[in-house]
Amino acid sequence: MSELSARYHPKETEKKWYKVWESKGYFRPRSDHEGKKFRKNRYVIAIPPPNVTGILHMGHALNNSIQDILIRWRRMKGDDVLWVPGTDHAGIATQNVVEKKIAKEKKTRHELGREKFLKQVWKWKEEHGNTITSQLRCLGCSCDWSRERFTMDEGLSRAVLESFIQLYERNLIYQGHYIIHWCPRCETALSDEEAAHKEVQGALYHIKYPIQGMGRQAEKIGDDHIVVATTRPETMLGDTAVAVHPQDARYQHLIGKKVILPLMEREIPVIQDEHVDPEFGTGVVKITPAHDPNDFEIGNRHQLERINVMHPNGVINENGKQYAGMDRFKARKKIVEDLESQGLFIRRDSHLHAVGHCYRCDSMVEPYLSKQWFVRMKPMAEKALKAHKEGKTVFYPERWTKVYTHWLEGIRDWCISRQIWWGHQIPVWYDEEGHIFVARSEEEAQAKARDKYGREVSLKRDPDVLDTWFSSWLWPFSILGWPEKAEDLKYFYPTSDLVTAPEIIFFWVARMIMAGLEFLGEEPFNRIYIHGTVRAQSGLKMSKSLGNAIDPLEVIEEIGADALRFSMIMLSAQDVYLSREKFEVGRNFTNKLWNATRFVLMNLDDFKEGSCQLNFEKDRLSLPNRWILSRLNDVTKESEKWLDQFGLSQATTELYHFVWNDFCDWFIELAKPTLMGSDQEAKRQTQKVLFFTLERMLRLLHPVIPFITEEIWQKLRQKASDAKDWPETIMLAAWPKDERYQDAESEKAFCMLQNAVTGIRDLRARLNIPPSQKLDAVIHVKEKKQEEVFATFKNSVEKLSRVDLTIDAEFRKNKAFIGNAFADFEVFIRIEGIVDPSKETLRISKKIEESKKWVAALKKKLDNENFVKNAPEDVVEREQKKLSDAEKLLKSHQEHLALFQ
RNA sequence: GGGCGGUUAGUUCAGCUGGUUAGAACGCUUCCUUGACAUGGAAGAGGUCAGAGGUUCGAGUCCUCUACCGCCCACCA
Repeated sequence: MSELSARYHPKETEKKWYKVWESKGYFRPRSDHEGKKFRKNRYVIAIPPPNVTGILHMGHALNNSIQDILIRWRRMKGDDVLWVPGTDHAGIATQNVVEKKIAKEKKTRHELGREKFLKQVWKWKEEHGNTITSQLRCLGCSCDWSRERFTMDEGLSRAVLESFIQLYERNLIYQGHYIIHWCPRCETALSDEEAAHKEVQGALYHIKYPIQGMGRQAEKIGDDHIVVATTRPETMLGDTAVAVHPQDARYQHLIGKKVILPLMEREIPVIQDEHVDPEFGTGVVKITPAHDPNDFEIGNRHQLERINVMHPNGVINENGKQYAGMDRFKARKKIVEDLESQGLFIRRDSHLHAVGHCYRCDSMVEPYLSKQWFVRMKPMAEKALKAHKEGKTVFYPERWTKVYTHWLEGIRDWCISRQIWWGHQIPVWYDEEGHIFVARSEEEAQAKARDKYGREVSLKRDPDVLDTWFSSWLWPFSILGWPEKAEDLKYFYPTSDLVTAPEIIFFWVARMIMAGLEFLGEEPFNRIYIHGTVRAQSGLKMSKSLGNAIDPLEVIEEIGADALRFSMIMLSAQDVYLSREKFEVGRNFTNKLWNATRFVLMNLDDFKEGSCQLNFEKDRLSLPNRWILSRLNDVTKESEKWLDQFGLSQATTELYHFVWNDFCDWFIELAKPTLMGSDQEAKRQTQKVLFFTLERMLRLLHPVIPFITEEIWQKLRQKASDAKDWPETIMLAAWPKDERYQDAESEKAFCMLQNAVTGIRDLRARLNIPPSQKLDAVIHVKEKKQEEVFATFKNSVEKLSRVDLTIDAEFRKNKAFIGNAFADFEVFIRIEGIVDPSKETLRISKKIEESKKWVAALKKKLDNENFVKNAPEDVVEREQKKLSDAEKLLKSHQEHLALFQ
């Protein structure tokens, strides 16, 4: 007996099925089982790997639900699908975690030494690094775990090494001394993308710089000083000039003169440079080439000295003389105080500006002069732009295209070296003279050095590691075995779709495309679906630190992954604003589906003909059966149409309404009397259709709610007469096709049925007649031939609205009846002796008013010659039909009113 | 400073290429413990589609401007 329990228990069910799926190898591509022969129908998701320190948040949950839906859908369509899961090593984040851990034992990584420290990190990774992947399993993600990868594993490390060397050999990697973003807390360089700009309420400090030798003779401005404005006074310790605009009349006389740098008591020149904006501040800029990117450029143009005044940890160094040893913010305060006491401080204006923050620890980033490795991006960006122009990379929705191309057009070189230990160490060795040897191994470097000098040389490896993104940008092909000529690579590259969040466009999307083009000559994926951002109801981004996060695992624990996925997808037409209540949709829906199935199974006890095949003779089916099959056909077509263009939310909404409104509210309700009736033939037919429709429905829903559909589908499978033809799992059942079961006539007739029932129920409710009281009802059709149509569902109406029904084209209205009018017919109930109808007068009068307005509007439209002339024929026809319907309706209403007067 | 998105029922949102009396979910009102489901069923109330112009026979849907909200990008110190 395959009856379902009264309640659905997601927890056990979900665990059970995930285990089965994984152990039976359903997550692996078909070609693993059947040989590589499906190349035409591959579908590969280029999933961005989550960071190994991460835990699943709602953003992940949405992202991965979408990917799983697409993968499951394509798998059912028969495609050879592959979804390779994995994690990246998250260099800075992971190192921070482990450093914090050893700090508890009062140790630093430097005390431990590189090797021991890295051992600790690996240990941490083994113990904690699988949190996020196990969470993806809870979500139901059908990734191929046998192919799971990690950016630091052997193969991917080889890919990183190889890509570095290839780029170096193509002159696309260079070492340089530039101003980069520096995080003083993590003590490492960051790329531009890793320094997140945030608006900060800062200040503009106005400071006097005394003019050398001008004394009181100054004629034009100030007397003995000029005023500079700066947001970072502490950097003045490293000033090596003061600049004005060449055409600025106020300062002409000062150009070429010298000023005394306060506190440091150094003489520095006044120079002229186009870059200075005379409108801003005082029109005078202090130039600190070692601590500001603009100043660095200006310094280059004027051959200025670069004075670094800061240690890597943000503490002032010996160049800052009396301020050495002070933290950058303390020094700022002290410097302002000292200037004040010397009478050189003028004022502090509050000033709103954007300042970079470390995306890992949120510290204020320092523009810092240092020697780093860079990737020359322009040549690669040009290739990417070309591929885009050729239509090889398409964004959904389209508007993100501009974000992408703008970034590529204004691209800047990528700083890839990091002064940390956890990551891929840069494959570069130096000899004593500082010459560079780029090599795949120490031996190779030694050999190169030997060639150069003709003798053994001692080499030192560059201690820095590469940016984590330098390994993730290779993901779409490194996971497939590149740089080896692996079978997977040949077969699965390029992948099909990339699904990601908007903030990842620069970090990844663009870089992956560039890497794909650079190393394989082919873009790594063609379609890029950018989904919405998950936010808390307040509109803020969900984050743990803000305390407004909803933990997806808690939700799964409570209502199941299916309910979570369903709710989220339904809401995800654009940005998703979440609150706990929003998950009720999914919970209620899974419950509804469960109970509908219970009903079906309960009524299949003696039934042996359940089949997933469409073997109905259309003309012999009853109206409700014809109708539900037609609707099923509609919804099959619609959901496919939406899925094709990443409209998961629309597809899910379609299915929701089909299941709830069409199948449960109408079809099941109509099936009840038939199933309990004595007509065995009709009963069997309805059982067949119930079974068939439910089975198809489950398949359509499976990508969104994989667990419950599998559970139910297996129960149906036990009941099926053709079970031997069913696959072992719904995961491998075929995605339903358009079976051309559409039937406009049935849909129209069914609509009349619904109107008739609703019309009677409405009268009942308004007149306070209890649903249990049986009534006499009459349907007055306007044309004799319609009697036949209504006869086909007379019984249904009687059952659903508890009436004895007569269908009568010649019905004569009278005071014993009260009715509701529709365009094609009217429905009446006998109220004689039951209620006093007088209060209906008002309502009907209102309806008459509405109808009149509507008729007038339509008449006006149709009287307009231009409309008739310009509008398409079918539109005009439709409007004419509407007018005639409206007129009929008006007439009916008027007649109804007349009954009471 | 540049770019993008939003403004539709009490609330959260759909509404594709302009053409059914603008839809749904939640909430609300009334009724219903009817053997699938109260995480339910039935009926109902509720909107001058942010504002102003324009294009059109016809605009929530296209164009312009305005207002407010939000996001992303940015080396004016």
